[in-house]
Amino acid sequence: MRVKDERKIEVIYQATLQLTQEVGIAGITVAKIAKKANLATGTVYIYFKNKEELINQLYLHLKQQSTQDLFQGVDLKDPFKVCFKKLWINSLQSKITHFKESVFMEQYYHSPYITVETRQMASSQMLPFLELLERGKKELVIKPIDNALLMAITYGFIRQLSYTHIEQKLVLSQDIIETAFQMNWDALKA
Amino acid sequence: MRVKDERKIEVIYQATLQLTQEVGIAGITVAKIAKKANLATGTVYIYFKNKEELINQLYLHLKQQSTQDLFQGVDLKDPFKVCFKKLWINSLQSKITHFKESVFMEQYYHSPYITVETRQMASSQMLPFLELLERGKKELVIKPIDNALLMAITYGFIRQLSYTHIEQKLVLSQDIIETAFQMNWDALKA
Amino acid sequence: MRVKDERKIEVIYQATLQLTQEVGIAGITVAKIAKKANLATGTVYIYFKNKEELINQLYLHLKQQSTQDLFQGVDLKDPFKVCFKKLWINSLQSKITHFKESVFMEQYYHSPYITVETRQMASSQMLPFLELLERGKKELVIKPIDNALLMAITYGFIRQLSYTHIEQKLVLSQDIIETAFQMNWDALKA
Amino acid sequence: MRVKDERKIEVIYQATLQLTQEVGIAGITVAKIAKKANLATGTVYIYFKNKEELINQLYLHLKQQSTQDLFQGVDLKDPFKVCFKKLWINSLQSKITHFKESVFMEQYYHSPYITVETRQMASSQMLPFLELLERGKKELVIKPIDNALLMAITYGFIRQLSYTHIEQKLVLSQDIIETAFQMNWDALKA
DNA sequence: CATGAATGAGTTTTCATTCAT
DNA sequence: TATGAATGAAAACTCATTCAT
Repeated sequence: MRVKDERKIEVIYQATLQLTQEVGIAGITVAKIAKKANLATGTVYIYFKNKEELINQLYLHLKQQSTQDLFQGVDLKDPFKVCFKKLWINSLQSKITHFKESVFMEQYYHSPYITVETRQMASSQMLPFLELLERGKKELVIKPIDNALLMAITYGFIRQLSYTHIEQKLVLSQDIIETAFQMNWDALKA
Repeated sequence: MRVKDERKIEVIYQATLQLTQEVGIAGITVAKIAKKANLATGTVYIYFKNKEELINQLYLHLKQQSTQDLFQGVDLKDPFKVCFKKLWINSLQSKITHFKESVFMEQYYHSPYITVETRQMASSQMLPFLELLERGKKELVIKPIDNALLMAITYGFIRQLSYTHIEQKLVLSQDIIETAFQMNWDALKA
Repeated sequence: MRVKDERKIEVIYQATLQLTQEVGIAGITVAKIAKKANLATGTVYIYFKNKEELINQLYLHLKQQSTQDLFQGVDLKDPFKVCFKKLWINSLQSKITHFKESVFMEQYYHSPYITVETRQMASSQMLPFLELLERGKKELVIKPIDNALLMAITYGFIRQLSYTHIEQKLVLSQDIIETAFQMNWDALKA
Repeated sequence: MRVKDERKIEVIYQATLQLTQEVGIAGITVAKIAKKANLATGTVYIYFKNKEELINQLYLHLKQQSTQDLFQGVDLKDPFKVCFKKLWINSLQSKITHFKESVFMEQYYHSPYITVETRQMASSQMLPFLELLERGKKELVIKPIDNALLMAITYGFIRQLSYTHIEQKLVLSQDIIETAFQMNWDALKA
């Protein structure tokens, strides 16, 4: 696997994501990926040792990307609510503009491809966010309850919002986003 | 002759669910299902025309079951909050006691097996719940906003709670459940 | 395999013949035979050790039957042409009234079921007919040529006539049969 | 890359024909075909969508071939008997040199693979021959009887001759062929 | 005997992976 | 590198045969 044409990797990734959204991880085959990527099957194997590696590589790539998206423009020195809102909006934004990617990551999470390492890695990326929540509790702006609960309502809401938006059951205008955030905040605030 | 044992269908369903939780819909094979169900592969084909039908039947079965669970013991003549809380608890309870089932239903939703009909059927089952939300708005107890938002935070939270509980990141004691419901209510209340 | 109900054997035979005509020997399965015979699959195995034996048994049965049909009412002391014509008509009659049977026997002949013994047995049943031809040659009524040729035109014609009749491309009225026989006779006569 | 070798189709066809002669259409499996063709099973599926299609394609291919053989070197402006004899000899020749093919076509005709379309196609290919017979009747050289009868004795004889020859019950020398044709002619001539 | 559910070997078909070009 | 034909192991599915009732 020599990396000559970086763009081909991207093309393969995109094809895999697209396909996953269409037929689920259960439905993807290397042949289909290659076809959608306008490549020969063999070419995929120049860039990835095998299907498993392609899937794992893609997951890692996406996870990094999404974590980066999440903390984009966030200054942890800002007041808690400012930080939190920024993260909240980033997360929603990211989940929507990279919906295919989100779907893939979720499916990966319940597929035969996931390994113990990936699972741990994934949860470790939430650490900065958890620390922020601790600070919020210390500053008495949010309810003094288990992070797991705070995370659950927040992440669960954002995730669901992105699906609702994609399935066109709701258009996420600036107003609606504000309202949504307010709901989330009402749930958390002390 | 051996009488056709309808319990076998249940055994096959359970094996499929178990397997889906372990390796995802992507990882299940008829051979594995049969093995886990302590049956010969051929036997599966006595009860289901093919793998696709097995998966679809199972989804339909689970969806019905879960809708039934949801409205169990709910009296729509009760005050709004009583109804809502009952539904909320039922939903969480059901998602946890039937976690395998929930995972399967989600995976099915993004698999090559889903059809347009199933998709429609699934969303139609939410209707009574949507009507309840309308009533809540009319009675001025919840925020006068789009049902999609109200649903998103509620369903998203419950879903996430069940995962958090299953992954043992949180034990859902009676107290915690009360706290969680309060959070959800804070998000919705007028 | 105890033979209790002789009629069941006949029912199984008929089902097999019918099925062979419909889908060919390649298409028959024990389940299909049983279904057409209005029996359970297992019942077939009470009367026949296995599928192979059923097929072979049936062939033997039919071959005997058809040989009997062929020589029905033939008196070898009659003049050659009388004998020959009687045999000719018998053969055609038999092939038509037992068309399913004929199809089966032909298919059997080119199937994985046939054995060396059956093959020999089949050709040995033609002996009396061959002897008659020899007599015809001795009496100078037919051409003094190889029996194989005489048989080929005669059997080939009769076989083809039966197909033509069954496929409704020709109605074998008494007149037509006379004409046909005359053609055959013209081919053979000295 | 390896270039798609259209000769492989021919190899697969030959293997299928050989196999059909050995065990009948009922006995062929894709694995056996592949083995005889010195290919992996999967390779067969590169050239044919499935077993059924392979069988049907082969039939179509053979039917075309045999029709071509039949009319090879025939000039319909020649006198009737010249034309007819040429066709007769072509047909016999073709049936013998392509005996495997003939056996396959017959078996196909009584197999689960045949479709209404193929059946119609097959009978339509006989049209030119039927027209010739009409001409023969108009020219008063053959008996003024139903084409079906004329066809039956002719085709039936040729078919049977080929079997007799293949089963080594008769060597078709030039002399014998002449004699045989004469028999056929005696049957038809006015 | 009769039944048809159950079995598992065998068949068809798919698909990850290799390899000749 | 890039290709896609070729491979064969594994998956889906069928069916002859057995067996509990």
